[in-house]
Amino acid sequence: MRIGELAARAGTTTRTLRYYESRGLLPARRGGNGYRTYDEDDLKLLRQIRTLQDFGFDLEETRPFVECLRAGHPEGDSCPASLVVYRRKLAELDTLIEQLTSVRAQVAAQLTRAEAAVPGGPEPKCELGGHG
Amino acid sequence: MRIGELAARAGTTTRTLRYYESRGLLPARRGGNGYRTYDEDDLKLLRQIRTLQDFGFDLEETRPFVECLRAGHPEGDSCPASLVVYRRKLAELDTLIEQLTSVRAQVAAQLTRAEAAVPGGPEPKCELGGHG
DNA sequence: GTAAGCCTTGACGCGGACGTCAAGGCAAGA
DNA sequence: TCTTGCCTTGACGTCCGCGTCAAGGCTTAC
Repeated sequence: MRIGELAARAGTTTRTLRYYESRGLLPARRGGNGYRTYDEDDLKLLRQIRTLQDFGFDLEETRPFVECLRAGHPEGDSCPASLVVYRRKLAELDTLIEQLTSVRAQVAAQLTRAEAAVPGGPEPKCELGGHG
Repeated sequence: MRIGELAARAGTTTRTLRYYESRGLLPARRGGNGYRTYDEDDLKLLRQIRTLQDFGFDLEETRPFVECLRAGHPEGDSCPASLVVYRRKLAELDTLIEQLTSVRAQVAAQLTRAEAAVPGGPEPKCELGGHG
């Protein structure tokens, strides 16, 4: 299959596939006319990349998974190198979520504090004495 | 005070201050020699910007806070427009944290599944039959 | 033969918040 | 006077994953 079809079947664009090739992540064979040619295995590799990208993995981080599949393993994460990436990503996510949660709490505190001093801010929610 | 001193006192760089000025966020008066001149109020504005930046606010999102201070209010969040930004940011943070938590769970599940099939991966933690 | 629709490479654009370099002006100390 | 260290503007570089032309070639349908 050619680049347009592969892109369509993976729900991405030809530009993206050329970009992956430029990064050495998804090289393509060439037909006699210079057109890129792909097969079903390439589709599988591409889907692996896309899934990880959707999870927020950097492109480089998908490489072990791709190489794992290309080595003949049934899944991209059937290799130790892929598991290392998983674990690192989990740690990164934990750190990030922790930071964001901390920031959220601080912003919420600031908001609460500020609302108590701004006209039209507080808007008592369920106390007596108001119909509008 | 001049740009270098202000930058140092706020823990940032002169480049950053010039950038803020180029965005109209922190304009500076000029001395007879063309040098930028700042006062203590500018330091307060700058600290407000930096605090919000550290929270992950976009530069544009700090503008209401800066204008609030410049309007003479005691705090950058003493104005309704600032509270609107706070609330929007809280919503963004909630969405983001939720997404990241979801991704974390999915990655953790993949890791668990994959570990059960890779040599050297599982490493039973507390079951019988292993001292090394 | 020609228009449509695919493909090719090359190269610039984007967003955000600056970093970094270049070329030069101004002020103060030895 | 010369050096040092601050300051000025201008402009390109960074990171990342592409989007978006531009100019042209191949193939197929009519």
